[in-house]
Amino acid sequence: MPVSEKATETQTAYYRVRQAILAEELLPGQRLVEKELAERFGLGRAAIRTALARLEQEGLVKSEPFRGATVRAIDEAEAVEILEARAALESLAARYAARKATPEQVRHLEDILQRMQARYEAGDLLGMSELNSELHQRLLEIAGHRTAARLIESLRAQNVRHQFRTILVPGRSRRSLEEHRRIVQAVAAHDEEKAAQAMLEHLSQVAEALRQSAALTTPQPPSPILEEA
Amino acid sequence: MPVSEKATETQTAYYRVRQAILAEELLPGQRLVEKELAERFGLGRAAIRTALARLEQEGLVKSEPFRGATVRAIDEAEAVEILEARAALESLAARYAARKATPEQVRHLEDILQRMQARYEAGDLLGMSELNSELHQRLLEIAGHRTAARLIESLRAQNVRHQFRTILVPGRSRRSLEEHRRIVQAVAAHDEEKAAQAMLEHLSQVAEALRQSAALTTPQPPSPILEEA
DNA sequence: GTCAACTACATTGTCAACAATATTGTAGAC
DNA sequence: GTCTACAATATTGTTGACAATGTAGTTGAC
Repeated sequence: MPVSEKATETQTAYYRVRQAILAEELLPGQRLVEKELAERFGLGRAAIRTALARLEQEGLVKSEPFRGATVRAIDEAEAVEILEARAALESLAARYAARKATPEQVRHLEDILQRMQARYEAGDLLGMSELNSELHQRLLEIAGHRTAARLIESLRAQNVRHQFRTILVPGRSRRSLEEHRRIVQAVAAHDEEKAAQAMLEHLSQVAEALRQSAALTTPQPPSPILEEA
Repeated sequence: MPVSEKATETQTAYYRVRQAILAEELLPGQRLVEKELAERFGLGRAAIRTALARLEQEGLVKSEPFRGATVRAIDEAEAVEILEARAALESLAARYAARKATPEQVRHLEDILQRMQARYEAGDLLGMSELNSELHQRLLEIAGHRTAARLIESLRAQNVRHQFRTILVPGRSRRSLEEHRRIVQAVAAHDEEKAAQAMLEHLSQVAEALRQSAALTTPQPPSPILEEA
């Protein structure tokens, strides 16, 4: 039963292109010409092709018949929508995490929280952001709700570009730390309702910060070039 | 600017295969051999291939390298997970619907509800189920939350096979009618919190009915043939 | 100069052949 | 009889060529 180990070209194409989009090497609105990508990654056009189909289904790429694919551009309004959907699903996951967390897992969460506090006191916003992601990721693992996890991961990927804006809002990091503390406390106490509520509150605050950030940085220069169907 | 009107083969392949899965012409666990599907639908293998890739990303198909694709089998536990995720998202959508519904839209909802009542009194469970779907669909349109709508549609498709089980649970149709009435009333009153709560309650009840139904109809014959990674 | 029709080009969509892998069947050793 | 090694087959993965479509540029009429 020689089960295949090495990845097929299509798979690597999917991960490479996806990674390039998430790393912002490929920017929103940018055309994704199959031949170019194939040469860039040293893969066949067919592999790139199916990778683009998958990425379109995932919401990272937009494609029109005979006109090619582009990195999907997500405006502020949609970013808020995505955050709201994430909030609903992560709230569910937090409820599960509160139900199922073992003492060891709780200790791990508290450890992350402590490191977050340290980064905050050091004024290291980027480090905080990383621990933020780690905390959310860990909560998903504890929850063990694979359906929710899959959807959340997809939503997170779509919003990666907007994620960093929020940490710059004045006073946001302090409140963020406090919100995460409430989540962890609720999970540690196995208080499902409180955990769900705390997570909902947290991500609603992030959405609010995003709205503020967008209002500040973007005085709405209406770009009629990129259309959204 | 002759913009393409007729669908490309890949698109039709996607819709045809998807439809066949949803109509249960292709059953869970069944192998999806590219050549067979191509002949069945009169399409090229390439079109089928990318369609399968999209369907895998959507969660309707499971595929392993060099071993082919199958219709993904969803067991009872996962069906409950999917319903929980749907509940979280539709609750969000109901909140939006309550915020944005116009008087005309409210009248339309109430009309559907009345027809549901009529079907209930006539003992027409299938007719009720259709109106059920229509009501949920209409709420999504009123909400205008495209991100949530996309995810919900995907989840609904995955659960289509389990959907019909619940309506057979004794007394379920009566309670379902009542739950829907509460939702519509909250939306009509523009009470966002109440609408969200009512929708959450409703789908939680559906999940509960599903658990009961599964416990009754399936005395757990452990089938070690189909594995879930 | 502006517009329409036409041509040339770039890119995507489709097809058929070939390579790589898994699965099944067969023969032989013990 | 059972197991292993090997051959045969079926299916998927990949490649290259060709067709279909959209886009840009060019020419000509007015």
